[in-house]
Amino acid sequence: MENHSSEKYDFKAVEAKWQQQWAAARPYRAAAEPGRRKYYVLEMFPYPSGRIHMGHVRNYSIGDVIARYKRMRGFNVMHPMGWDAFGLPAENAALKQGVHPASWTYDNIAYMRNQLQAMGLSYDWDRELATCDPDYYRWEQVIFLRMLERGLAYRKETTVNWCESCRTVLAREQVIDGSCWRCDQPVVPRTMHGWFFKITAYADELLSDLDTLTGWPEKVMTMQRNWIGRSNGLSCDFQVEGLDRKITIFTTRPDTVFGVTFMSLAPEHPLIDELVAGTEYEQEVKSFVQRTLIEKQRKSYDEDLEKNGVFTGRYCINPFNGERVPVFVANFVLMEYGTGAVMAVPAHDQRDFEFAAKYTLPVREVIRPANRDAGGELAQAYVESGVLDNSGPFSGMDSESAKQAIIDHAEHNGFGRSETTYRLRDWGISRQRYWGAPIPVIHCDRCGIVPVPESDLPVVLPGTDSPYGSHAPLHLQEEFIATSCPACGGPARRETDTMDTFVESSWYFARYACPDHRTSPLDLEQTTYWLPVDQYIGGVEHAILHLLYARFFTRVLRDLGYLKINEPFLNLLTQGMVIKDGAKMSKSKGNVVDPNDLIERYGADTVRLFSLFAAPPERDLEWNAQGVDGASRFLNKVFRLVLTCRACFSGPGNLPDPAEMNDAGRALHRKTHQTIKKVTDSIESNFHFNTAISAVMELVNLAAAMIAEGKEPDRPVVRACLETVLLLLYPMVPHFCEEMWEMTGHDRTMERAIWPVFDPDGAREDEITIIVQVNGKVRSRLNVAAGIDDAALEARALDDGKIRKFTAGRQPKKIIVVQRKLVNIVL
RNA sequence: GCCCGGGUGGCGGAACUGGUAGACGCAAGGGACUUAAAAUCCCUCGGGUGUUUCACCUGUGCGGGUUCGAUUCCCGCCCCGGGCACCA
Repeated sequence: MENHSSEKYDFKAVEAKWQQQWAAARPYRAAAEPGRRKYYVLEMFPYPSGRIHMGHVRNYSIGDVIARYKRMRGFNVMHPMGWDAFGLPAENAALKQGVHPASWTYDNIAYMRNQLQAMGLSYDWDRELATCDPDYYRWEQVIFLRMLERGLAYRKETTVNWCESCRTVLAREQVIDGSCWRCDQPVVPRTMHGWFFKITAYADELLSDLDTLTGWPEKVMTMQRNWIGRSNGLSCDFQVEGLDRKITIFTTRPDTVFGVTFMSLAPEHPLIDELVAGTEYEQEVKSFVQRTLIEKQRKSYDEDLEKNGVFTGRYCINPFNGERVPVFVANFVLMEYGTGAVMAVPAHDQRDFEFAAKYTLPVREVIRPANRDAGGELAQAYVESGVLDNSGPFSGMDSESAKQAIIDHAEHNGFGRSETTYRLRDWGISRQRYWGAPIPVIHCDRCGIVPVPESDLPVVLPGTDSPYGSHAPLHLQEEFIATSCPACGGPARRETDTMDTFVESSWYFARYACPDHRTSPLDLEQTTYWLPVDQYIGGVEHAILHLLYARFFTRVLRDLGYLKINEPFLNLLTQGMVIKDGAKMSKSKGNVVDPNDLIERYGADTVRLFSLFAAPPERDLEWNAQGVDGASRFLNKVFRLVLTCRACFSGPGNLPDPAEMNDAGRALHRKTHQTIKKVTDSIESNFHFNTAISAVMELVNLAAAMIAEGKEPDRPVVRACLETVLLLLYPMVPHFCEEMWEMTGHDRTMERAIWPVFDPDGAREDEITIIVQVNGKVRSRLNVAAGIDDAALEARALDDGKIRKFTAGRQPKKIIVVQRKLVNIVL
């Protein structure tokens, strides 16, 4: 065999060659084939910010391995790619660099598409879409109109989260610690009109169907559960004394209703004015409300506000015991949750307890810990459940049964009802910006809000046809605004809000199934074949926002008749961040690694290999420049091994029966099949490519060592071993494997190659190592025939010289034999 | 405060269902080849002790427990990361 120790694999020429071939032949185009198993693998599509970063490299490498692997397993794989192309950075770049958001975006897309192609990713580029394309967002406008018809889209005036620096409204989930999720500037409340999607109509389903998502990380489901925040309880009316008004409260603790000693209203509560109008309390209450509202705006999100309140001069009646309790306005009561009014039970709620202490209000205990009698004075609220006391007919019941009994009682008497509330609120989608999908409605003074007729869609963003077109926010573009009313023909004004960009990403995965469909948003035949996404891959930072919106949209599209599925993503893989020197890569920290430089220096295969090898996908990946050298070394090692063993590929290919193989051949054959099993299991169970790669490395190390030591395993075994290596590595380093495959005389490319088949007989060891313990400590090892029986094994262990030293003639109390593993002698 | 993750060599990480802790890779040290370098190959590599081709002790955040045997299971803590945070 020749010496190839100094030859190097020419990644540059090889990668260019195969990429050209893929671009010309488009082997990764997918077409629905009814009756054939499909597999839809999708990575979260990128925002075209300019260039790809290491997070993308990692995300797409993982997705590509899965796509190629599933193809080798015989699936009809769809693996599309596109662009989440609307958004504020385009507008900011436009202002800064004087280019139009559209041309900035499309330039970036062109550049980044090249970068992705240079990574050798097996996308079906025929399905590529960009959400800023009118051919995409026109269908979004259609969906919007359908939602409007069904009351799933509506307009209202509310207090919204306003980001002054982005000059737009944010949804609640887009406010992180009181700041904008995008620009990190503080968010302020502001009252204005806006469009909403009625996600709360699906709250129940979104919550309960989480249980069907067996392929999702528990962590993500917990986050969604908390975000939806369903609570069951009692909604109950308290009559206001001396006024024909009721205050409705919501509580999850109806069992404490006999402990109510006062009532708290949110400062925004609509009844306050009426309660105090014309009374001596009016002045004080109104100024309190005003001060509190201002304070609330100023308050930073992490600080705990001191509890404050003011008496309204009014009392209301607890319908359960007829007691009159004073009504307060309190700064800690939220208008946004429940009814904006809470019954205060200081003995069993810590906030009420603190409030009562401050204003010396009575505290009445009505819940006793199950195993304890009444104690002394409470130092803090007792919030656990227990046994009811001082609760009229309910005294003596335990909390759980009392809750139901009290709800029943309220329902029977007509002053209360069982109710479920949610923390989740409707999704505010209005953005007061330019670079987004226009909301397709018209405001007419006579007719009100009129939908744009479907035949007039798309409502196209103005100014995109020229690099000099205006990209001012739409409310500043008079030419766009002025129109006529589709209903009465009179002069009217277009809606100037654009949609939140999360709307586009809420349904793009479905559009990939039919990107050219021209008569409706989705082609039912195609979506029924391809959806749901079998494997979705992306960063955990989208655990709530994007993934919840997409689940909501899927249900809306289902109810509109466009889809037949409930859940969009069957399996979800949330990959960790790429970090360097212990911190997330960022320009400000100066620790960014540019994928371009790496691909230039090492080639795409090496970069892919290292990003898969350095950590399992769900964990953060510490970028290590020297580790990349290691990945490169490994590929070169395989390259040299293949060169050295080239002759094996020209001889006969049929494997002899293992009994006919020489010792080295049998050992290599065994290791080959053990590796097939290890790699297959690693991919199938949890996509742990790091252990898959290390298994292949072990096999390569063994083969190389055998060759170097002149052991000459049977040639067909060497050939099968190397072919296996190439097949196992192909999903991770496709250019390299294709080249080696061709070099070793295969006339068909690997695109249709079949994943190696594991042979348990071939993998079976005929001699195994058994450890021998004395009192649980390893004292010796035995090489024995794999089929040895327990008695013989025990005898061999006791007879072992090292073991005899420890037993020293003593009679063992007990001997434990574990098949194929160990013997433990207990003295 | 509450709810999830996670803590293993100098580093990234392995370890099936309770059964050899540290696979694989990186770094480091030593050596071979070479005029030299690169490339490549070989050896050592958790800590400690000793009579040092070998043997023993110790070791998976800390303290207990269950077990013949615990990185793995149970109880109680500590630290790190993430999410939520007056949600009645």
